[in-house]
Order: sequence, then structure tokens, then C-alpha cells
Amino acid sequence: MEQIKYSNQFFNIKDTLECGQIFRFKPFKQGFLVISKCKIAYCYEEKDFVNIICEKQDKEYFTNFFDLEREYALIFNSARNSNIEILKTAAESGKGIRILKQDALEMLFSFIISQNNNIPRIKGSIEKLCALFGEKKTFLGEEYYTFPNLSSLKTSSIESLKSIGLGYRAEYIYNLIKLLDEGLDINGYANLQTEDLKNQLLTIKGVGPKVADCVLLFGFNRSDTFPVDTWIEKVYKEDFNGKIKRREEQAKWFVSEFKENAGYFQQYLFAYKRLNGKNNNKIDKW
DNA sequence: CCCCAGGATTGTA
DNA sequence: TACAATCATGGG
Repeated sequence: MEQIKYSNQFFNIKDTLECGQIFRFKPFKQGFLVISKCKIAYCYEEKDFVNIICEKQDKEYFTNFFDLEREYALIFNSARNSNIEILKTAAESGKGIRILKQDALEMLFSFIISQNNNIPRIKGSIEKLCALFGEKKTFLGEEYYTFPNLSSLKTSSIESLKSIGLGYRAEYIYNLIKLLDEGLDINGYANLQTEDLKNQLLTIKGVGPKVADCVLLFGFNRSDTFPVDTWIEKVYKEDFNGKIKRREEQAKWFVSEFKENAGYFQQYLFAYKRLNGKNNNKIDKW
């Protein structure tokens, strides 16, 4: 077992996990269990630090996963020093949010499932997908399931996928599995430029502009992307007084404004709007 | 009964 | 090119 100890000045584990970029985590003891691919870590805050407990061979993986080499002070200060009130406020509120460097294929599955869906249901469906087709393992006495590999996913059917609550998205997932079986290599896209990479993702059934942007940001670490969902569209209209109608064009506007910091600022704004939006009285608890 | 959720696809003008 | 209807499902 290995322990990573990292300052909590720009790292709040709860805010990082609960801002909608990751779906496989759950409360555990003093913190959370965080699962990615076949790996797992126990994360909790203690005094001025975040502790990450994982298997010895996974230390490098989670150091990269939590993006611990990046200087978040630069990102935070850039937001706080801007002349945009909502961005300054959101950054202060979400100072400890980091963007995780997750597995691209896992992000593709997750955000196809996320469309026109809510976060508790998304979490539930992904957990059931792993329970059905993943491998059961144990960590610190707690059972968990790995993200399924292709050979296991190939045994799925439309019916089995619908049984985990995917609804009409079951066909998209089934189609994706078929594409993978035919040789589609998502990780092979990693060396493409952002625009070309996005166009490749858009050829997949069930992947539109917003899902593609989430895969780019969370799975390919492309911070010059700005996913626009229902909450961000509210931010755009209410706090930026924006007039562009199409979400895809709203996204382009945000990227042109924030450049390489777009993705980070998007997470600040998304998290803040969900917590402080006008309908925050009926927000999902997770 | 309604509306909504980290939207995308298909059909229509 | 720009909208509108439609798509399962569960929760408020």
C-alpha cells in the first residue's frame, strides 16, 4: 500500500468528485473511494492535506489522475483576477476543484449515458454496467467492480443493457461496443489535434457536441474545450447576458474568451451554478 | 398529471 | 441552416 500526501490549498477531494466529471466514487470512512479503470484509491482530507491511499503499483497512475503536477494557483488566480464577477465568485467557491485525467474510453461510455439524464441515474447505470460486466475485486475490505473490458462487453445484448436503466441510450452503447470490436481505437486518437479529435468522436452514434467536449476535457485533457449543458447555458444567459442560441456556438464563444483555461473555468462555473442556481432547492443530492 | 435531467437524432421547412 | 418532435427512465 502506498500513500500520496498533497496540499489541500488547491485540492478539495469532495468538490473535485462531486462536480460531475466522475461517476465512480462513493463515501468511505473519512473520505471517498475513487475508481478508475481497474484501479481504486481511498482519498480523505486530514489537516492541510489530501491523502490518497492506493496499491503501490498505482501510485504513478493516481498522481497523474489527480493532475498533481499541475500548478493550479495559476488557473485559480487567472479566474480570480478576471473582471467577470460570476467567474471570480465561482472560482473562490470552487478553489479546490481539479480536473481529473480519466480514461478516454470510460469517459466515452459515461457521457453517452449522461445525455438527457441526471447524475444519480448516470452513476447508477455505470455502477450496474461494471457490476454486470466488470470484475469483482476487494480493496481495504470493500468490494468493487472494475470497468469492463471489451471481451466481457461483447457478451452484452440490447436487453441486458436496458436492464441497467440505459433506456434509449442502450442502442448507442451497444453500437459503440460493436465499433470497438471492429477495431475502433479511442486511445489511438490521443495524438490528434483537438479539432480533428472532436470530429472523430462526433462520428460515433450518440455522441454530439457536448458529449464530445466532455470526452475531450475529462478523457483527453484538452482544456481548450467548454462543454455546454443545461446548467452552463443558464450561466451563459443569466450571468453573461449571452444572446447566442445554439449551444455549440456558445461553447466556441467561451473557448475564444478563456482559451487554454476554458475547461477549468467551465468546472468552476458549472459547480457554482448547480449549487447556487435558482432551482437549487430541488437539486439532486449525491 | 406535469416537468426535468452534464443531449442527440431525425424529420421538416 | 434552424427548429421541433422524439427518444426511456426515475424523481420531484
